[in-house]
Amino acid sequence: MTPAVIAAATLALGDREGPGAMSMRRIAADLGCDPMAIYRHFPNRQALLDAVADLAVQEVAVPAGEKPWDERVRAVLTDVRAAALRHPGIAGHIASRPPLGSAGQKLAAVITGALAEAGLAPGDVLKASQALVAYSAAGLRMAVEAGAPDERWRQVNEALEGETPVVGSAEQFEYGLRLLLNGIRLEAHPGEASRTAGAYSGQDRSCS
Amino acid sequence: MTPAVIAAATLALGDREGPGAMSMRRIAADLGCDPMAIYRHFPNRQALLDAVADLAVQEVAVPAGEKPWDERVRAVLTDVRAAALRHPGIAGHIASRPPLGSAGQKLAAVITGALAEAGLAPGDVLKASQALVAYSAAGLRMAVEAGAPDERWRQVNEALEGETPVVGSAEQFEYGLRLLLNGIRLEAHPGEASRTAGAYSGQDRSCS
DNA sequence: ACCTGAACACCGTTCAAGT
DNA sequence: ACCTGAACACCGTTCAAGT
Repeated sequence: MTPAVIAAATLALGDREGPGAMSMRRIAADLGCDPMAIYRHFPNRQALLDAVADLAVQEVAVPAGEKPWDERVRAVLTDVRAAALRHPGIAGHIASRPPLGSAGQKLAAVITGALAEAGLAPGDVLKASQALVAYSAAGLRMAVEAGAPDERWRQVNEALEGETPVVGSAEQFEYGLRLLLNGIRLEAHPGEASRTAGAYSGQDRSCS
Repeated sequence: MTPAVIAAATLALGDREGPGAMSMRRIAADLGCDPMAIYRHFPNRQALLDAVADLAVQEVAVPAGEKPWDERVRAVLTDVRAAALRHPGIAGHIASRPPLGSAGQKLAAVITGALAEAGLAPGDVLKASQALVAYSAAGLRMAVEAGAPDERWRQVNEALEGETPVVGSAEQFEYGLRLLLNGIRLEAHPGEASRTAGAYSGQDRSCS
């Protein structure tokens, strides 16, 4: 019984039984121990879930440094999203607070490094990176909740148009990400028209 | 005892005692009734909180149609954020799910109308508006949680720089919002350099 | 000193019993 | 038919009692 063993078992339990199984009592039952035994390795439930989240985030590969800065940012954020969605038990927690364990910090450094390389003013790098992280967290949250699709959003979509663009979809997520990256490009090099806009997005939308 | 009375009392209770007071039992005690009495007016706790959220959002004024589209979007989103932060009991719920009661739908229509006016392709209007709403929700969540400041973020800030830009701050929020609006501008009129970038942001950051 | 599990102070919601 | 409150099936965490 080490923190790593507990975290790994909790991740697996969440994969099998979903977020409803992530209670101290259910986790302890799964481990075959008393709920209080967990408190000997983690100060509280939140700390345990942080460790589990970092475990999921460890699956994300650090993109190669030769790639262009925007592709690196896009890769990290879409990969974190995909990794979180592979682990339904912990996805909601990842969406709620940015995972800043060792794996999370490594990825955060990739983003700030890429933004500095993009030509953003030093004082803006952290603000832009937090904007990207915030947007990604919200996009993930929408995807998580789309599992139980929201009646109210359906009504709004219906009121506006027939063809629903699916609220928490990957396409929706990447669209907003491109808006942010375009905005960052403009911030870094005002006046220059963005020649690469959309170059790395999955779909070509120039003829919609 | 009508739904409106219950929602108003719950909003006031949350203003006074914070999110911890927003349980069916505490709300009922505040109203001087049995917890079950509330279920006669709302199907469940979530529906009640949705009504309370809409009450808070009703405080946001619909911006004048003569204003430029980006200023209208900026006004709505910063005003919703401010309204939510004036009501600590319900702010977390507003951050978790976009309020789509009658007041929320009215504001959502302002945003989609503004984006259509901006020149965005019809198919992109809803995607961009969802990106804006998602970002705003995440920014609000960070502000709410910044009330109990996050030790982990403090470490990251410290590791990167000395001068902490405050995670959930209004300045941070507006910066990300400008990135998104700039991205939308570029999406609507590719090739045109954005001459109005930052024109409506609170601070002039051209000489940092 | 270490570990356990009973207990505390809560939840949202159901449902049977009262009026 | 309407309303109440006891009860159900949970929570995270504390803490006293055991080993």
